[in-house]
Amino acid sequence: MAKLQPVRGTKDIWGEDALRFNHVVDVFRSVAERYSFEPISTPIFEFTEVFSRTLGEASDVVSKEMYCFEDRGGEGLTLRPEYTAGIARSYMSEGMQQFGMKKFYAYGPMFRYERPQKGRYRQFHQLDAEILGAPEPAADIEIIALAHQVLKELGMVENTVLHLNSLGDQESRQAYRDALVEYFTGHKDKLSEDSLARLEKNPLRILDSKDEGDRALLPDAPKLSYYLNETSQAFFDAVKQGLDAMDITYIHDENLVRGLDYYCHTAFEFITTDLGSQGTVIGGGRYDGLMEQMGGPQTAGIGWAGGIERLAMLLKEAPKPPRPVVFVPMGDAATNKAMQLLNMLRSNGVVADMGFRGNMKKRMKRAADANARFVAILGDNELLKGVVSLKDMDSGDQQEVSFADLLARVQA
RNA sequence: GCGGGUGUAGCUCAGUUGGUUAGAGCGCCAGAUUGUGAUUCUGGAUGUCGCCGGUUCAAAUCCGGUCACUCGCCCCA
Repeated sequence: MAKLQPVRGTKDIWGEDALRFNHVVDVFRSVAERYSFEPISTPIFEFTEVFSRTLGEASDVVSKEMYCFEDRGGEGLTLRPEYTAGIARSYMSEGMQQFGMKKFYAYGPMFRYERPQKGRYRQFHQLDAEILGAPEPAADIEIIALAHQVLKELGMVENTVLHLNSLGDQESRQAYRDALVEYFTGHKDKLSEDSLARLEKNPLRILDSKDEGDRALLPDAPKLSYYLNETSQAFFDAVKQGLDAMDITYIHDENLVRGLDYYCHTAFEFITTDLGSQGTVIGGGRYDGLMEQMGGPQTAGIGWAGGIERLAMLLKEAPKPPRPVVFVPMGDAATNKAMQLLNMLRSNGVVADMGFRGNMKKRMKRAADANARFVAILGDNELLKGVVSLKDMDSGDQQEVSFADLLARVQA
């Protein structure tokens, strides 16, 4: 262990970061529940095959970013690098086919061995939403609408742009892939080193290369939309019409492709320019072939994941913690009475607190630092009269309030 | 995995061509003010100058390595 440092790419979340983090999760839960998504939580580790079979052996995530380990029983396990595969596995393990469609929301930590950067960590956290067992474009529309609403309630739709594309079904995608490989193979000499590797592994990715030489080849490259067969085109049209009807704006980004093998048809990302090269804040798409690849029956699915740390950073300001009523007791008898009153207020839903040490001046200062709404001063004088001296910290006014009236007074 | 930048007190940072006890502001603690959060004043604490090694009479300063963060690439949320 090197010093008292957190492991590379991990971080402690506390103070303002924690308030931001919780706010993102709270908003997400609230919106997801209104959309009638139900909660799910799956294990943080799975058998390695759950990820390796579905994400694609050649994908970067599987080939070099997973935290794999063998447990004491010799099982090959992996810390989840994403949520979808685990939820899909759960759908089949639990026999949820009997319910037909399921709408789930979840959140939690993910693990990827990558080079850390701002907005990119080795342990990071995602919001996740999935609709399983629904092949209809209405599911695509709903899942995107959910993401849009979350961003809206977080106050950041203005800072993000929805990029939308269709990868088509298996047939369309294969036809396009072949055309693309043929085109780029004819221009091998002009391709960047990275893109030469992509040509073998994942030719679609050449489309979003940032290399200038690569980009120069794009205008004449075959267009994905041209290769969509009739069903794929009709599906995509239905999705676009649904979004239009909901006034959700998007740009059709023909170069948007996704790195994981299981995607088909709809692919989308909400992108911001405020986070440098980690601009994707929510990304997702349809994965009708995933559960089959895992060894289950053919089952449609669509979902997205959002990076909680990234969303938290985009939050314009940190949410404020609630303002407490703070007790300042003088002496042991007063302290005991104060604890009783504290308990009474807290039981009635009032945020209340009491410092443990210091003279009155110190306690007043701490109360002010804690952004107290009221300070309840309780000394021998007050104790005899059955009152607290309640100080309004905004106006500075102070008056005696009987123990019986305290609750009503601070709730007003 | 590749290329660039940075690392000095809790925080933001200064630190001259290497030179002797390493500084400021903010914050923190104590007191002026033994029942009151501002301001002011007075006093105080805190650094293995990221870490290890090298050069030198002498290193926060120069060199090498290493760790962490950061920007771009890759990839992705």
